[in-house]
Amino acid sequence: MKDALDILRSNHLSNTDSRREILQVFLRSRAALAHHDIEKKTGEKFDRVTVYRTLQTFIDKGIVHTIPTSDNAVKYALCREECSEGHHHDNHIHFVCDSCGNTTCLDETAIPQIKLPQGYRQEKVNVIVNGVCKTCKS
Amino acid sequence: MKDALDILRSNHLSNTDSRREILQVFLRSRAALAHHDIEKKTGEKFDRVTVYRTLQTFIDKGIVHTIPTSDNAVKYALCREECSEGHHHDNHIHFVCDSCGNTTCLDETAIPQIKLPQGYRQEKVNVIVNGVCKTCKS
DNA sequence: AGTATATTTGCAACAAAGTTGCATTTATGA
DNA sequence: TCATAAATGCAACTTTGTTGCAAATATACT
Repeated sequence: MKDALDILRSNHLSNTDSRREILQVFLRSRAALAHHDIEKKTGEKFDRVTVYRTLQTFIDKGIVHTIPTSDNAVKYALCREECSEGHHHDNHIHFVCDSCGNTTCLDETAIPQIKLPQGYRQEKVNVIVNGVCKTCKS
Repeated sequence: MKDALDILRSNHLSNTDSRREILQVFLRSRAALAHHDIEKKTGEKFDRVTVYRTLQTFIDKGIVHTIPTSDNAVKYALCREECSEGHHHDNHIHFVCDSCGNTTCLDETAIPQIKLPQGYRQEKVNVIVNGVCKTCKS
């Protein structure tokens, strides 16, 4: 498993406190995180603006990806697969547990083929499943 | 095609200016609408609070459904199928055109079966496809 | 039609989320 | 160690969403 420093280095990003600690928060968390969660989990040590900018940098570099949720709260998660600058391969489904509220990437579960009507070009597919997760169900 | 009044009546909602005109905006628009769009398309005639409350009422009644998008801007669209109070059947995929920015419901395109890992219970599935729409491509 | 009543609206005030410009600080490479 | 480019923090602001309450309005009833 890569650590925060590896990730920063391989993406040609300078090693700053905020980047390192925010990455560590992601590495430690199984669930996707909202901006708010990140602020809290870093002990509100960093300015809100810094967190926004750091997240944007990570997205640009393909280190994290965003997950749309129906309650208008975008969450962020580490890209596990091969993502590169400008191009995300977050080709897995996202699961939102209505019981514990956690959003997780189900990396193992592939996105099924979607057959669009004639004339549409498909670029990217997001699948969000709501339900009850393994932990809450048992 | 039902008109605004029919919809209000069959959902036991009183016929007020805001409800009628907001419904008309939906009926006239092929694309899904953000809160902001609705304010604009009604000529900023109604208070922001009224628009929020009206949309919430429509969601509760199953008249509109929300569509999550990756840029943190929830959009609203009329439910074309059989939706009822508390239960939405928005079992179709949503298409976001990266060229014109429009979000549309592809009512004809069903959501494929998703096979979740053992232990997960599936309640609701949202599929959002990004790409280029028919109009923009041609 | 006129009126009572419950519902709906608009306002004000607020809270939360996100953005921008700029001065200061920090990381990095020479 | 130092110069420089990059990143951060602050302040001020915009946008988005919420709540309580008084005024306005839709509906049902006489």
